[in-house]
Amino acid sequence: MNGYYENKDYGSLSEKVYRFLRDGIAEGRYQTGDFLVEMKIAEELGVSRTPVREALKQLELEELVSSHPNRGVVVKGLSTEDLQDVSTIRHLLEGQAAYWAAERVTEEQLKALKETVELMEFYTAKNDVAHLVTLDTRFHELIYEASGSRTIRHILASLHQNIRKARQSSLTMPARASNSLAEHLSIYQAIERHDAPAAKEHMEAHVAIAAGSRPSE
Amino acid sequence: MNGYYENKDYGSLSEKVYRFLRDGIAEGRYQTGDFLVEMKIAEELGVSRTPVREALKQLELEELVSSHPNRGVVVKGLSTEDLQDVSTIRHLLEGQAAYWAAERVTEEQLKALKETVELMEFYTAKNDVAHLVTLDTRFHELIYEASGSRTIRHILASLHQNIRKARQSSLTMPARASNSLAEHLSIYQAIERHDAPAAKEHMEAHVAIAAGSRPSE
DNA sequence: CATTGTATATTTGTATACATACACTTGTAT
DNA sequence: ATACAAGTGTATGTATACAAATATACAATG
Repeated sequence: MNGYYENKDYGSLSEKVYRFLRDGIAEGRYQTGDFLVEMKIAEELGVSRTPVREALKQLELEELVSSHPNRGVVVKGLSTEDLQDVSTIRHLLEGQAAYWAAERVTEEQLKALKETVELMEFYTAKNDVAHLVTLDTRFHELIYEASGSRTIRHILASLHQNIRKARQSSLTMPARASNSLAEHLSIYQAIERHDAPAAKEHMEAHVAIAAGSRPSE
Repeated sequence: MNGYYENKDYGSLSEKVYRFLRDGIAEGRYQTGDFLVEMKIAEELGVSRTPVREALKQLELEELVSSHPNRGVVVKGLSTEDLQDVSTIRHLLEGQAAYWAAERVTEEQLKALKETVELMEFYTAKNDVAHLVTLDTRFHELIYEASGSRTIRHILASLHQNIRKARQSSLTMPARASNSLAEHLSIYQAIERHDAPAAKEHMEAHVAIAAGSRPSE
């Protein structure tokens, strides 16, 4: 564990604006093709244009928006092919992350994973999709963390933004939720017994299924 | 081909500053641990702090530097493990990119690839490493392009910055250069006959070898 | 002599003012 | 009526001024 703050300045205005916009896109408040106008956002949030610019830059580098020189920033739509590609890439990378996680996971991280899965059990029983989405995100991020690879964590966290919408709708189906729980459990158990190949396999299956069950776009 | 400019504003000051810093890091002019001070860079290049900030933000998101809140931006060192991880990730992704490229490549792209390989032949004979590095970059980028996946292109282009140093030193060895040529040729030929699995295999071997031949760090 | 507190200097974080480029509209001429 | 051109408005690109935060040096106190 590094002593310092890594690089995320969670307290800064830029960061707040970034999260506001990112969540807005994921939740559909900003739709594909919408123009994100610096001044409007700045006024809406009561800040200046500067932190808004930083946030937009970050979104641009995550491919959530695309910037047209001197014209503005528009919310980027992910085509069906794009989503397919993202799926394939996640398949590869999440599998590798699970593999590494099984090899490198610490006791603390295992405990956190276990807790997350247990909470998932609870909310699956209650059919509480909102909480499940949050937990799903946490589960995957814990694995990125446990993989010990800054690079893979960075890439997947970034891709993750692209697929939040898809994941949300996929978990919305009740049947999917309970299957998903079983899959998470398998992944967790493989990591717990440090079985890297199994962790990879289960994760790949999990990602593939989640992608396949995506509703028509 | 999209009609508009994608998102890179090549003419803007921010972009120029970005490239200046990125190349400086790759070429070793900025060393690991160096602080990149906005004002100094701004003065050095005769611009204001604003475009410098944008450039630093971009570098940060590419994990080439890390930003410490209210303290500054330091050039990030890639540990041996980091480089190993990057290697593995490239292995996975470049393989996939080659696979897709074999399926989706256009005539134009094939022609560009062929030209690049032929130039590589020429400069390998002349032992001109500087040109070979450029061509190697172009070759890989053409494949990203041919893969038709914006996402994979984006990720790999970003990773590419991380490994420019490594690639440069790996190509410096004369023996490596001619082997590398043969590998590129195999990849090209597989793509030309639209043999996706072969393209993937050759690319994976190529990446693995290039990584393995890295000199001690 | 070590440790802690304070002041200062340096640097980032944010706001704002100005410049520039593009799009759209309006007016005029054919 | 339509086409083209010029002007205007809007939004980004850039510069600069100011605020906040942190490290460092120095002094005071135990």
